[in-house]
Amino acid sequence: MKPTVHDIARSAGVSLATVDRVLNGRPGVRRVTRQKVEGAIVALGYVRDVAAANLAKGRTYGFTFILPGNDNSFMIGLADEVRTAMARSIPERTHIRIVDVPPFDPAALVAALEAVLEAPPSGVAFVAIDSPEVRAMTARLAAAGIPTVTLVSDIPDSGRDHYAGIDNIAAGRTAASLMGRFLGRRPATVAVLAGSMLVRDHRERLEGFSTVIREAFPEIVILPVLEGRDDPALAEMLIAEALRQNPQIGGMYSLGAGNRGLIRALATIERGERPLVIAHELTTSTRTALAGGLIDAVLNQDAGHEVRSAIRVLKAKADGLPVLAAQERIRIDIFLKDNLP
Amino acid sequence: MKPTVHDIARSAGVSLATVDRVLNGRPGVRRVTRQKVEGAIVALGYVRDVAAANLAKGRTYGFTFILPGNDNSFMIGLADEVRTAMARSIPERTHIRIVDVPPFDPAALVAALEAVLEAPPSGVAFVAIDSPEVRAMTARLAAAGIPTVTLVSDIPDSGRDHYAGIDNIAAGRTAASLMGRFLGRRPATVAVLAGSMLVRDHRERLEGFSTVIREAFPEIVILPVLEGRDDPALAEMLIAEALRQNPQIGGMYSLGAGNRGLIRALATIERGERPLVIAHELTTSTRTALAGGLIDAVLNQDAGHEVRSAIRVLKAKADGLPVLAAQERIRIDIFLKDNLP
DNA sequence: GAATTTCTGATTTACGTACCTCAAAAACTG
DNA sequence: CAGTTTTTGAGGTACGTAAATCAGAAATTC
Repeated sequence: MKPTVHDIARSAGVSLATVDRVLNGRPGVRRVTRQKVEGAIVALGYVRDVAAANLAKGRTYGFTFILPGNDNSFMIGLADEVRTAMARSIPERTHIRIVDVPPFDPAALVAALEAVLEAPPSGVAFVAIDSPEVRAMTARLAAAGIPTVTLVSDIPDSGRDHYAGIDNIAAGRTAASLMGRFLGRRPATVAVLAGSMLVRDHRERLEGFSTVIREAFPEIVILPVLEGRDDPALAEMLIAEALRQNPQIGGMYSLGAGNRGLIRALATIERGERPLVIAHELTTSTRTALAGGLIDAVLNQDAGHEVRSAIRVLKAKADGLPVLAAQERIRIDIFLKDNLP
Repeated sequence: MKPTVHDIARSAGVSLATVDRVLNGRPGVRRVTRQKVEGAIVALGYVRDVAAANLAKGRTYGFTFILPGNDNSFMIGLADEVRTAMARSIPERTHIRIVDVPPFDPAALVAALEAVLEAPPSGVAFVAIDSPEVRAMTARLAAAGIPTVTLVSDIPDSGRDHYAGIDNIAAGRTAASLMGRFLGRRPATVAVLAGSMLVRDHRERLEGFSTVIREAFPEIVILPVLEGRDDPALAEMLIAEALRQNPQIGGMYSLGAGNRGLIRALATIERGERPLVIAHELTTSTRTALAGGLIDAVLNQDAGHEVRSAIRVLKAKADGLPVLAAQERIRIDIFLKDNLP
């Protein structure tokens, strides 16, 4: 039978109250007694029944999600997933708050994180921007004991507890591999459309992509990166301009958002002349473009999984419980038109 | 505030005991009273606190996993994942039992399912074989009110509650698409290695593969299917023989298990002469072969996800709760050597 | 209308933990 | 050693639900 606090009390030869003091780090226990109790806990293999504890505490987990107020489908979808998770609040004992911040704005993100410290929640999830100020602020949250999870874009060495997102270097490498193999070893020119080099995920995708192209597909030439700031209108303009200057473009890698604009630009090209296109994030528009042959492959990260994973991890951290690494690894989905869900 | 049984009792003007009788389907409540209570439940939006209920009941979910005693890495890995889940039994209130059955043996599977009826558990998960007897037996389990989940291979129209596995038609289509595009529109001969046409997953993969090749890549010729029964030794022999008869084979699709044998056969071919190979399931051997260039792409289903999903679904069914479809969809992972985890 | 059966209410205990109070014991202080 | 402080024990209540008992009310039967 699963050991309970009563078993520990008996086994350690102390009262229930003392066990409770030790378990919940309350004062008023001599060192020796504390060690006796801890010994019994280890010996019996006691693990606190989180369900019962939460029931007794009437606990609810307060989580804050800080999301960039981007108008691209992916970020809108991400926010939707958070809202979907909010709908499950009651049975999951969570209370989620969404905070919107301007996109690609480190100062705004820092301010939002700082505001969190006023009334510390049980955990914070945010889409990181890779800047020293954000890193320092994240470290302050960690120092304050607030569990933190980065979503979609990471900021390593910041003290954040977990990153709920894909391996973006691998994503870039995969895109390059698909691009190279689909192009079939013919010399070609490839354009790259990014959102901003300010966010780590975009930088890493580019890095992975460039590396593999250079090493494995030297016949492919990469044009200077276009920065579309995840904005459909800007992306459309940049792509149209690039096509005008380099009509012979054989491939395109869109590693950020704003694909609606890219697709509009692609639609103007004649069927036989269209470049091979690999984009990120499965949205309504990329899905349609994939099914219609305008896009050849889409690399995707499942926003729903990321949100659910972030919540699971924040809960675990708040309870001091270990996380199931295998379960929380966010995978790079590769969609061709044949495996669209 | 979340409504409790007390609120319902007050709102319906009945006692706690009556609410309990209604909630737990106990006898001794007049129709009118029952309807009054049910009305209050709906009006207040009451949802039973499963954690508290399980605490009160001292409930543990007893689940039976029926797995084929195959000696291929995938099935061994699947069993390992179930054992890993067993390690989490205590906090998750589960009690999992594994039952081994001979592979590809409908009668044995039926017997194992029948045995389950003796001491009905809270749920059953099994790797289905597509035969009328298994279908009938599954229907009997459903009739007995035992939640059932098929793992890896499905058996539709059997009354099973859920299928924890990938869309195998889509998997086959995806394999064909990758094959066709990687081969670059050159006429080629392709060999297909399956395990057994007795299991639905293999049949469906072949179906998806053949369809796309026929429709989109008519320049590719598919050789008659080799049935390796998921046995490495047999697979090796069949592939070696096929290569002898058709030295010009340009591609291979291994849609079942037993890839250790396939890889051994491939290793005997000289570097420049090797066919393009797409295989299923990421195991130690396919991973090594992928990294080493013997295999070009691996389609994978995450056994860990399947097992965890099966458990979540069985729990939900046992509690009469809805399942989160998006969370339980098992995805087709596509691995190139660039995105190996 | 009395006897019987079927419902319903009131109350209690339990699950495993948290948190509180009060008294008693033990350990220190000077 | 008395006085003070710290540590410990014993006990209770609570969380939301399940499950049980028993008495009383209502409906049904004859």
